[in-house]
Amino acid sequence: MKLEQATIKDIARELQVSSSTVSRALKDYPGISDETKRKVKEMAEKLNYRPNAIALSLRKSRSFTIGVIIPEVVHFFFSTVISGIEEVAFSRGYNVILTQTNEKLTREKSSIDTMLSNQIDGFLVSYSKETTEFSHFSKLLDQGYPIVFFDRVPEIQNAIHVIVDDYAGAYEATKHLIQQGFSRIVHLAGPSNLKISKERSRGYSDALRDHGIPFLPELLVECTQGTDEEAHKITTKLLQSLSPRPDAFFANNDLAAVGAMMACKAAGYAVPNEIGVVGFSNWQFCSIVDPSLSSVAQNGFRIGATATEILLDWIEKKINLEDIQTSVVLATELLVRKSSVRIQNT
Amino acid sequence: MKLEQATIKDIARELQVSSSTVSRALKDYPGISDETKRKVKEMAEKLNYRPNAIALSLRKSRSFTIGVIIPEVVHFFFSTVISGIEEVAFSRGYNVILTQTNEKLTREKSSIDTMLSNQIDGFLVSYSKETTEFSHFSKLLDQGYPIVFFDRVPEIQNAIHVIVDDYAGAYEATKHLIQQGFSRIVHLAGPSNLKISKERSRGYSDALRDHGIPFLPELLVECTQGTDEEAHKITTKLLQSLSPRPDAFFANNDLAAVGAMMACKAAGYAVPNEIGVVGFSNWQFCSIVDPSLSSVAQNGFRIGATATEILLDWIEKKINLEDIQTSVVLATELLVRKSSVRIQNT
DNA sequence: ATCGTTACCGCAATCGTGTGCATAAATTTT
DNA sequence: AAAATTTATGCACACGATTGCGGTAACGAT
Repeated sequence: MKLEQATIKDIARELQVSSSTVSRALKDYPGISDETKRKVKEMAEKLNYRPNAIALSLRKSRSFTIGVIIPEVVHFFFSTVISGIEEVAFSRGYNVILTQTNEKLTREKSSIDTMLSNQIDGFLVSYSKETTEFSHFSKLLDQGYPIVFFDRVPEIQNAIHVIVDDYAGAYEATKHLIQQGFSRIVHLAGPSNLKISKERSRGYSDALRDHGIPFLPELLVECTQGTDEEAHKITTKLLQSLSPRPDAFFANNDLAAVGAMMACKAAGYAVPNEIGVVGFSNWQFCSIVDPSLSSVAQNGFRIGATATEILLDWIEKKINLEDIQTSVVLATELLVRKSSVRIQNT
Repeated sequence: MKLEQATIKDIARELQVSSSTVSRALKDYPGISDETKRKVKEMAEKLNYRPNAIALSLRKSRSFTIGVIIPEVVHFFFSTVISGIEEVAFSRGYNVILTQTNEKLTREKSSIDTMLSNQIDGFLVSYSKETTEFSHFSKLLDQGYPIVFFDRVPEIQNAIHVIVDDYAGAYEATKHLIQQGFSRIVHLAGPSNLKISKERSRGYSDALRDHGIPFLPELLVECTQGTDEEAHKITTKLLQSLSPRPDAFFANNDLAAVGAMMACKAAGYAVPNEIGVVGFSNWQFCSIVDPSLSSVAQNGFRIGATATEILLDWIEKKINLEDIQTSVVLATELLVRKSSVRIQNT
């Protein structure tokens, strides 16, 4: 069935030379005559020779492959990160092997196992929501295994990670709402066990404080799921129960923001004139919802690309571990669209 | 730095037995005493032994890895497919190595090369828009290399592929619009060199014909980009130039549908009461735009899962090539939301 | 005492490639 | 012409795991 791939030995047999000569000729080693090199290369071409990367991996104990572990692929942010990873890995001659954990810890661990078996050169990880204990990572780090975390990063000593400035992003978003004249601003927060959620909440409350608006606990609501339905329900309830009613929503993610926006519209409020809304992540759909959704952009592509650059530098020992700053924080950018900008009444 | 992984030899040395004995003991071969097996397994545990998949691949010329080649990762449909692929591959003990071509032919070819070097067991491919000639695939197929195509499938003899029933989906969508009382239905078509676009256009025109509505060439407009901006422009122009104006839009993809919808709203028409809109693909945002967008769902997860099942069966020789139907067509489902259902006037 | 049987286990080759060392031939130096 | 050096190539082993074949000891049977 499957046609055998030509090997170095085949070339050697064909040309009546040793396989070591072939190996060296192909790599333009000194000490091989030009004549031989030419012949070898011709024959390699003719037999459609392709070096066996597996054999090479075995020999060098290097696979030129990096493992990516993420919660889920079908997610605008993560797929963007993957794209950045893939781009850099490809350009530097590495393969990417990918697994999604579906937010399961067991899956995370078994993925690590199979990847280790496959002698991958390093990991890029955003861990699952179930992961609360990080010994399976720290064990590897102690062995000197390169791991770069992104987005969701563990609180391990010296764990290298790439994140965005969630605090600043949330601060800017909140400040923007305040400057638009909103003052009873609800924050639909993410699960409080994730560091990113905490940072965003902190940015929210600091912005309030810095602008002389008191922080009210009843305006900070945790959305554990982060779906639009959940946000819709919560928002509807808040609009009824709070008095005076909230006049703006800053959500931990865009889906929740849309849910909140829908709920506001359903309750008869005009967005943005009566209620302002800002999301977080700048998902694709931000510009096509009505009104278009202001959001804090986190450049997933850059996160992936940066994390990969660091990982590969580490793998190739281009950098000393001591010289790496453990935390790379990328800037966020507030993209102001219609959902948060009050239309001037003339 | 990186701690050496324990090998079979390490266990052998520690226990003063040969490595063959260790290998056999670990696999519960007959002819090894229970005592030895116990000791070997204990030592393996103690040394944290992990089989070297690379060495195994070399020995067996099998890598238990499949290669996935897609145009781009950041795309709702494709990321869903990846998810399906990953799920099945994982459950059957295979790794997934991923590359995106960014719609470039050269990238497609070089990805194939590096994957071949890595001795992957088979390919899952959706080819790039630049690819018009398929010899780099057919060459591999001739060598008996397993390749399963999905979504975008080439017209090669005997190429196995998994697609959705674009024709039926488009037919149903058009029929639905007709049944809602729309009759001047515009089709915003995709690039005509892709088979999927052609199929969808065919479904559109056949549905018209079967319901006694004449097919008008001016109502079939090709959107080469498929973006919302492009659709917005085209729609705006059509609304002005055509008389009587179109009363419905069936788009080749959801983004274009949203663009059309926006344009209708901007021109002062009510969706769905004055103008109906239906998209194709059922992207995530369909349910959160306003009004929610009716769309033809193509189950990306199932496409990925099915394609992977077929590929792995093929690889494992569970099926004969002759027994595989070259074309697996999955059903589409029209999801009716608000954008296409006229609200009854009481 | 010899043979046959069984139970355990080791030797050595293999997968494809890379590389230190040895070797032979060709060339230059003395 | 002999010695020294350069040039070109091959041998053998390593990477880690698997496996056909053969070996050895113990035991029982004759």
